[in-house]
Amino acid sequence: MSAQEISSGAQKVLDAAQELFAEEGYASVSIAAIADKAQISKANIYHHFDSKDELYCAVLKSACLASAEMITHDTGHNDNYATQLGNFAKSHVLHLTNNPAVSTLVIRGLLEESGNIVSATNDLTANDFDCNFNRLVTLIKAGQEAKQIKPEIQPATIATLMIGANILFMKARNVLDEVPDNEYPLDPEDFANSMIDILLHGVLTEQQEDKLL
Amino acid sequence: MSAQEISSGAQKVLDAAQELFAEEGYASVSIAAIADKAQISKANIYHHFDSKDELYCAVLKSACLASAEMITHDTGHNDNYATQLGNFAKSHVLHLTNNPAVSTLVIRGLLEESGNIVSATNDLTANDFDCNFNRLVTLIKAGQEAKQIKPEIQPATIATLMIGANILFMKARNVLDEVPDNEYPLDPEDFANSMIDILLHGVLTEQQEDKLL
DNA sequence: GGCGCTACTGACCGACCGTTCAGTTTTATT
DNA sequence: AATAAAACTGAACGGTCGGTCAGTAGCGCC
Repeated sequence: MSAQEISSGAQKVLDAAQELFAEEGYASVSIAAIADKAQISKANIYHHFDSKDELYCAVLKSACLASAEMITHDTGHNDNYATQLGNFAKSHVLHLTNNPAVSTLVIRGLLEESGNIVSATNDLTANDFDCNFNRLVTLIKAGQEAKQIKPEIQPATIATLMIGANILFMKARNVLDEVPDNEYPLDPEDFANSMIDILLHGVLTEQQEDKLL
Repeated sequence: MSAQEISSGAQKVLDAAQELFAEEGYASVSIAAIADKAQISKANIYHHFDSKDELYCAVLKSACLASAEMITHDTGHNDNYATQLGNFAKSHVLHLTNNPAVSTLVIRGLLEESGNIVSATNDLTANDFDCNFNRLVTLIKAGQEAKQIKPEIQPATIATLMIGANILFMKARNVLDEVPDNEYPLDPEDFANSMIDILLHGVLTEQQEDKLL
């Protein structure tokens, strides 16, 4: 196992760069700004990294690595897939809200147009996203095979609902808390619980469901 | 009524700028690049707009205006709120996929950190988003009052699910179509139908629902 | 002490950035 | 035709950008 082959100096650069890139994006952050934040000289950055592109890739790589750790969280050895889906949703939304910098970088890489300014970053974020997304899809499929989840639904559609909602929740909380007269569930866990309840049982009242039959 | 007070020259600039800003973001796009695309001189841009910031604001304003037109689409005079929610979802996802540049600009403005590089843009996108979001919330509330939607669910949570899923669908289609062995619903309308079905009725099988009681 | 290697720095480079300006062409009005 | 305003341009500005380079400081090793 290769331990951290990153010197303390390089790590300072990575930390500063991660924070700045997450806040302002690639193009808006100058090497000088990163050097200032890391309290080293500009030239020293080029001692550790070949170019701004390479530094950004390194930052994104470490972010994806951190993001992938979420995958390892177990949803619980449970034959109740409703519970497992709930655990996944909670774990995911907590990961997003607790690691905003990491999440912002990965999500931006995912959502921004392909053919990005920095080559090879698309593959990084797409691959990381795929891992999380596919794990959820796999979980849903297992639930379908266990006859707990409706078989006619595309697993990917359920996954899109859940992950899309979590991302929007995390990114737009500051905007959405101004929704008039109705308090928005600001606590991530409350949100995840409420969301998973909707996904499992739907929003229609029973009387309305009956009417449709 | 003030007609279009924008000269044809300024409109060429706006069109070019909108496309470039949507593709690459604010900081990555230079005035020279916009001038090239609009086939005019760099200095001429400053005849129509005071600064790059102001140009970006103008682009965003027109994008928000275009985005707000979706609001005017009627969901149908129907006392069946399931149908109305479905119409909204379809209308929304079609708006996103048919106007990718406009949508990208608004979504980026919404999702990127507040305290943006360009002042006053946050208010623009947030306000536009609020309009769409609040309209959906209002629709859901009406459905609750008509006893068709469960009263204990926060309307904003349902809205987050729907809008978040649509955004992720639109932005990540190119990534998600690589989901293994399971074809992803690439048609926006198919996706909206499937999504709304989940939101209305949930994903659990009836036998599983019964078990929970 | 001398050697080699890594970490690090200040000064500098050409390219490009947003912006300005003096001046020219086009257009509308009389 | 004369005039004035609007549309437009080429050249240049100060400044910042990513990146380079020669040189220094620190450190383990012989």
